[in-house]
Amino acid sequence: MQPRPRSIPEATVARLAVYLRVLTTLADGGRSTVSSGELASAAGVNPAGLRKDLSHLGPCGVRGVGYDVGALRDRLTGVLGVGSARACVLVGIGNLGSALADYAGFGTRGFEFVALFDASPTRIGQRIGDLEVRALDDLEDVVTATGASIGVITTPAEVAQSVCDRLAAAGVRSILNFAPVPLAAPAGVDVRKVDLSVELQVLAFLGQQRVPAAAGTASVGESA
Amino acid sequence: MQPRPRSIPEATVARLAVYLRVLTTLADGGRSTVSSGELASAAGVNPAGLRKDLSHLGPCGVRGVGYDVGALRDRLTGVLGVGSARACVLVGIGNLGSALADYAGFGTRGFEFVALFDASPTRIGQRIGDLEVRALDDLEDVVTATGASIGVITTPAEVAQSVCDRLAAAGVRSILNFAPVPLAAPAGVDVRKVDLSVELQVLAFLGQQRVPAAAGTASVGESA
DNA sequence: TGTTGTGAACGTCTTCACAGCC
DNA sequence: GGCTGTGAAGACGTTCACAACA
Repeated sequence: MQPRPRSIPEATVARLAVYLRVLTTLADGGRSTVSSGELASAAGVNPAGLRKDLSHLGPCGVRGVGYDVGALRDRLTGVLGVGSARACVLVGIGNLGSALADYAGFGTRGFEFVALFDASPTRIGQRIGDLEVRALDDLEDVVTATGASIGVITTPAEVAQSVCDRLAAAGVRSILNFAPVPLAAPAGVDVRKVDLSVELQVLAFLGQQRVPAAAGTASVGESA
Repeated sequence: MQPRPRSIPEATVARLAVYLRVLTTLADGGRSTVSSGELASAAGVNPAGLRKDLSHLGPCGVRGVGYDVGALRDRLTGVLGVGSARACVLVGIGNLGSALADYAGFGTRGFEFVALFDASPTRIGQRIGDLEVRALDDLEDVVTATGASIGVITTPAEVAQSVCDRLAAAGVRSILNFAPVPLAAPAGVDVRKVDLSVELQVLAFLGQQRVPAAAGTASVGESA
């Protein structure tokens, strides 16, 4: 039993995933130990923040020495649940959906797409990687049959809420939404949003905000 | 030496972009005014938070009435700089890069891809939308010629830092990085990261964290 | 000595409650 | 009366400084 399965902050979970990626690389390179400073540098974060993040898992390092690369990797793998592959379904096989279906980064991290759906007859039947695009009508049956717990929505905005409702009703617990609309889901279903246009707009705004300052005082900042 | 030149919090900027999207839809529907409550509901945020966000732009509503849809839309358009189209270049034309190059959401929001680059001879010369994929060697020349200020990186992780260096040296001020590595950039260059595997992992973790609680007390929460 | 783990200070974002104005 | 604008309070996340320990 864990002493405290107390909730790990969301921001910390995101960084743990990054640490895991770095540790995997280090382990593949034959490295056996790392210090928080080196690991933090490779992950692009503050060393003290990294140690605080890891402290949520209980002690995992050796004072005066550092962290055991393999042990810490395994610990993070367990906590993040990367060990057991989780079944995902993807709805909306446009350009972005196709790209995600093929994205190598998912398969190696405990996720497996088990079905792709689209409403358009021209898309249905297409093969992407190992999978064939299925009709949206089959969504409920397939989710039930595969026990998929994660859904990814890359449909046009107009139908995203409807797809979300159907996924939730079929038993999906977590939804990653790429459609540019806020989705409402029943309690017990998590929705996470990725809005690519917003990312670009924020970036552009921050950039333009810096330009006027360049005339007088040079702002010496850091980026990571 | 302004005590506060005009620093709008980053989180606020991200939401302003969402408000703008909702307002555009409302305006297209012929709507003339909205209350903060209704606008917040459509954007998936708290009404008080929305008012505070807008307060960074100075007064933009009428007490007792609400906000003028068209006027607020134009105000946000100006602040976010959507009016003047900004030139972007995209490096790495794999599945994700191709999808982004074709993504309709960007063109309508003040961004225009002016060039696509890839290192692979099989990709060079391909047409995506109106653009032809160019050799990575041309990057500096094209950035200079077009005055592009924004770069998007969708290359493999191994070459992302090198591409970042070249973009920065060529004059790009803002970089959106989809490669799963933290990038170091010189002062004055903003880097923003989108990590799709991390998004999925966070989502999956939050979902699995909720499962044990489902046995006893049902957690009644909201998702947006 | 060198590095982890952590309490405390700091800054940021969010939420609340209400004053101010139409 | 209704709704905006905003100071104050609270929650959250980050950073610092140092004690604990191999």
